[in-house]
Order: sequence, then C-alpha cells, then structure tokens
Amino acid sequence: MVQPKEDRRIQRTRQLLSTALLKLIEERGYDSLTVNDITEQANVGRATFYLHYEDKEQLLVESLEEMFSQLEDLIDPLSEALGEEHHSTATRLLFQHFADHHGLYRVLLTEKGAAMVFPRLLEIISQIAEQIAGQDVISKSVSAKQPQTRVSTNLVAHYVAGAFLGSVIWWLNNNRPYSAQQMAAIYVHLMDPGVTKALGIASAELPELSDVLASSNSTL
Amino acid sequence: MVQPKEDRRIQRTRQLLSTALLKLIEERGYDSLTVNDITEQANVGRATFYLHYEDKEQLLVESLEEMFSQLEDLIDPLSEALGEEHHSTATRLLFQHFADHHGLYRVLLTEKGAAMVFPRLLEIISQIAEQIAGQDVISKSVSAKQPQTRVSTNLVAHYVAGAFLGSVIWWLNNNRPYSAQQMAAIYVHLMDPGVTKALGIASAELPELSDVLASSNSTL
DNA sequence: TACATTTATAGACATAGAGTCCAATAAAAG
DNA sequence: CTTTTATTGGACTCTATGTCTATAAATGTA
Repeated sequence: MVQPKEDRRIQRTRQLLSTALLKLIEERGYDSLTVNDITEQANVGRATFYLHYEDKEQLLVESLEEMFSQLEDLIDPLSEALGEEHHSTATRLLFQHFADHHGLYRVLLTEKGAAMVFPRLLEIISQIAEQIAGQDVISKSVSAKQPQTRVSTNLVAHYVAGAFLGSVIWWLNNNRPYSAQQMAAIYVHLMDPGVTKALGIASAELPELSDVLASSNSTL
Repeated sequence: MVQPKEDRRIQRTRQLLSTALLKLIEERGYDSLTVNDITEQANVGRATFYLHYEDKEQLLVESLEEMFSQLEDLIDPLSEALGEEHHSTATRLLFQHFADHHGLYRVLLTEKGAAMVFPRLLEIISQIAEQIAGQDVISKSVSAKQPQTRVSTNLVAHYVAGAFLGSVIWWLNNNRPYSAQQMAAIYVHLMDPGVTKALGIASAELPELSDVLASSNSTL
C-alpha cells in the first residue's frame, strides 16, 4: 500500500486552510468564522475549500487532530524509559504542550464555540492516564500488595483527565503564573495518594512542593 | 421596587419556549436546532420568539441559568449545618443533581454543540468548591496547624471542579452504573488527602470504599 | 363588563452564508 | 510536451436569520 504521493497543490491548499483557520480562531474565536473568512485569509478560492472539506467543522477537526497526535506522541517515547519519575515527566510534558499552544487552547477551551474540543481532549487525556497506569513499573506490585476495592480504571482516568483540564483552563485564563514544571508538581501532589493508589501509579519520592514553587520560573 | 407582575402571556410563552428547547436538545442535540424548530415544538409563532430572545443561544443561557441556580441552591442550605459530613453530603447532592437531569446534561457535556456549557459549569462547581473550603469548620484549624506552601485556592478549586465534571461525564456516558452516593464516595476518596489538605477540608472518617460499593444501588 | 394596553401571530421581506456546479485556466506529473 | 488534476470566479439554489407590519387575541384595570 504505497501512498499515491499527493499532488503538491493539495498539500499546499490544505496547509494554507489549516493555518488560516487556527490563526483566525485565536484572533476572533471559532463560531463567528465563515468559510469565506477562512478562504480569504488563506488566499484560496471559496470553491476550493469544498474540494477538500465538507464544512468548517471538518477542517477544525482535521487541523486539531494533528495537534492531538503531538499530544499522544509525547507519551509514547516514555514507554521505554520506565522509571519512578516517568509519571511526573509525562505530566510536565503535557502541561508544556498546552503552554506551547496556549493562545489557541485558551480560546478553544473557554470560548463558547469550543464545539467538541473539550470532550475530545477529555478522551485523549483519559487514555493517556490509562496508558500510564497500565505501564507503570510499580503498578503491578502495588495492585498486588493492595487488592483494594476495584473502581473502574476508566472512571479514575476521567477523573484525572478532568482535573488536568480544569487545571489547564485555570492556568491559561490566568496567564500561566506558574511554569509547566511547577504546574506538574502541584498537580501530582493534589493527586497523591488517593488517585495514584487507585491507578496503581508509583508516588515514591515527590519533591517537596515548597521547593518546586520556590525555584525560578523558566517559562514566564 | 415592586416587580410589575409580568403579563401572564409573557410567562407562558417563555416557559413554553424554554421547555421546548430543553426537550429538543435531549432528542436532537443543540446545534442543529433552528428557531423554527423550537417555536413549532412550543406551538408559538416564530415572530414571538424574537419578542423575548435575541437568538437561540440566549434562550439556552436563560433556560440553563434556572438549572444552575438549583445547583448553587443545593449548597447554600448546608452552610448552617456545618459538620464533618458536610463535604461528602454536598458532593452527593451534586451528583444527584446531574442524575436528575442526566438526559440533558449528557448531551450538553458531550455533544459537540455544548457551546459554553462546560466552561460555565466549571466556574459554578469551582465556586462551590471554594465556598465549601472557606466554610468548613476544620478548615481554619488545619490551615493553622499546617501553614503549608500556599497554592492558589482558585487553582485547586478548578482542579476539583474539572475532576468532578470528568467523573460526571464518565458516569452519564456509562448509564450511571453507580448511585450518586457511591459516586460521591469514590470521588471523595480520590481527592483524599492531597486535595482535602490543600483546600483545608476535613477528611475525618470516610466510610470504607468497599462498604459503600457493596451497598445496594438505590438510583438505578 | 367594557376599555385601553400589551402581546401574539401570520406573512412578507431583506440578508447572509452554505453548498453545488460549470467552464475556463493554471499547474503539476510523467 | 502531453495528460491529468487542481484551482478559480461566478452564478445559482436553499435554508435560516432577523425585521417589520397589520391584525387578532388576551390581559389588567377602571
């Protein structure tokens, strides 16, 4: 199954439309945008738009999937480097991702036109949480030692993902007063040990919160 | 400032429109609805709609504010009955509220047309969390004994609210396999003690999770 | 009850944006 | 260079919005 190698014009047009949309969302939000706005910003004929996408929303979805796969790719490489700091490293990288695209996410997560962004993100983060829980080295030993009452891992993953996104929304709406590193430290501390136990994640040696918060902020 | 006592027709029309909208949302989602759909369902002239609301969204907002105030009213009466079980009672009532309106919330929290529902709910739940934190009897003594590193209460409140909504979404999407009581117990356990400490909330004597989950389910 | 006021209504109207289609043109592939 | 494919502007239909007007009906009050 060799890819037919797409026509250069196709790639170019799609790229232009995607970039135009994301830029306009940051500037004016999503809801009020028309297909005309987007094609004008992209310098592309309006009819061309419909050669590639059914409607505005499909363009949004496809544009975001690109970013979302970046998110998922953040975690995969960590699968091999299993260690006790695996969990907090993953968490820091997640926060960093949202910092990198804060302008866009701020609009998409709080503006009314957020459309399906929040539910989709919830699923993605939730899956990542389950993935981390399943892969953690200490996971098995902990669950073995503590055959605790079983609460659906999927529920805990949604709890965790919701907490993460709630934190991110606060973070973005307050112009990121903490660094990604600090946010990760706070977040991990808040989960400990109720959630970490439930997910069977190691919560071995968390750095003291006061130390992390006292350190200089590299992101702002 | 005596209210001019609104014309009965006004109340009637607004009630009809609100009811029609909420019913249609449950059946067909929000986005695809037209003003015509709504007025038809309500048996009201389309022109009449514009005598009361600017657009579809304003009707949605005003209709939901009614439910949201129910949410906030759930907590207020508890302010007087301060006790160690205050927190878990409040949590149970919150879950119960979402169970009572599960059909509507399921659509609004997961369908793409959710519009501004999620951000709004996040703010409401977050405020409730701060309110509970501020009022809890044990709050002061704990914070006094533990002058721990200060993390913005507002951040923790958003963490808590996000976790709550993440849990609710899982709950509704899985047809509420646990009762509101059980969900509350799980939720409180997951927060303990990381969050409870940060908010200065009592986490005194939580019932054993296994006991709660073993008890018969009164909601399903 | 009767009256003055307010609201509801149907239908007409202007406008905007979505989505389709086509013939002409431009550009890429081979 | 030839063939194939993509882009383009413009015209067109359609749906829904939001406004307006004249008429009918309901309401609160004298």
